[in-house]
Amino acid sequence: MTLSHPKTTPKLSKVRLRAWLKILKTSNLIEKTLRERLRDDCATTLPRFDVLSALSRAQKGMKMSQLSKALKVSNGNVTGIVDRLVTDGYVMRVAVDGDRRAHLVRLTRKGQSKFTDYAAEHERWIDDLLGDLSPQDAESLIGLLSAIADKGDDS
Amino acid sequence: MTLSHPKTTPKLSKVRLRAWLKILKTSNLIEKTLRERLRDDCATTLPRFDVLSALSRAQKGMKMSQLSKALKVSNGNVTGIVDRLVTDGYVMRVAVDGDRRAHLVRLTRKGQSKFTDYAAEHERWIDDLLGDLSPQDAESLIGLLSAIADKGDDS
DNA sequence: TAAATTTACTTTACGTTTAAAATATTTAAA
DNA sequence: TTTAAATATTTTAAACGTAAAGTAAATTTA
Repeated sequence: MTLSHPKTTPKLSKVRLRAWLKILKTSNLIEKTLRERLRDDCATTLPRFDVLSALSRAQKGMKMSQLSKALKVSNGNVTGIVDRLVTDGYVMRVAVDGDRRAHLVRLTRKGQSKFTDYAAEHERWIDDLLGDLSPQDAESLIGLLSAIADKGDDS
Repeated sequence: MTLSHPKTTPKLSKVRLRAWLKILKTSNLIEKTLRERLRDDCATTLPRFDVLSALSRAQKGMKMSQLSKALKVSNGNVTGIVDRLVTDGYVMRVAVDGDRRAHLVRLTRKGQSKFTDYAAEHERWIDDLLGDLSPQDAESLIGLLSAIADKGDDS
């Protein structure tokens, strides 16, 4: 833990750049691991998991635009992901009465069941990946990261 | 500080999950901002920037496989990005004597000049985005993130 | 030397992502 | 009511991204 003296710090902005690169690296490492495990253990992908996850919290289903906003991806992107999930029988599109433009996307029973399995695994993986972080460390980390970006909505 | 006992730990894994989501969110926010600014201010993309950045540190050029390893992306992916950079006149492929399979990818004068501009902007953006983080905070953050992933190579 | 293997790279197939254009429907305005 | 505008979504084009197959050249091995 003995770090170099502040004196030797090359430049003030350099340490921030290093911090950013570390954030990126860590995030990519975890994300990559999750993608691999989803692929190998669950035969699915992260975007699909994210869609199922959002839908699992919405019993009545979600409109495409809601999904798009919740996942912070474009409308067209959601279209493709949902299309494939429909093909695989994990979700269904249900007509909305009173508005023939929109559809509600909802988990099928199969999708619900699958996601339950996935989610349990997912939580284990995270716990595994962040296992070296004490709860206090985790809180500190969250605090520091909050200093960077506080424009978000969900926790 | 007083947390629930290790025995009943509904919360224990939750705080790690929250930490992960925060890392992801922060990383995505910064990355998204960088992509936007590269697009709007520099008419380029992050992958292209990353390739130029790697090449700027290698006067003699880099082989495709070296680029692939340095950027942690697939070989085929590098092929496409370099193809486009060649088309735009930012980089060139130079034959390697003694090995007709390989090529060295090198910045053109135009590419070098462009990247110099980009890099200066990039550093300003990072400093802007992480400006709320004191050097000490940045060091703490790096330390905490190191607890998660320590299999990396660069600092 | 000839065959097998390894290395360097490209190509292909497919999924994900965005921005922008297109389509259809609903709502508001004239 | 007809027109204009807003809304919800899909489609399209282009850039990434991977994995896997293909090609060509270099190296090893028999």
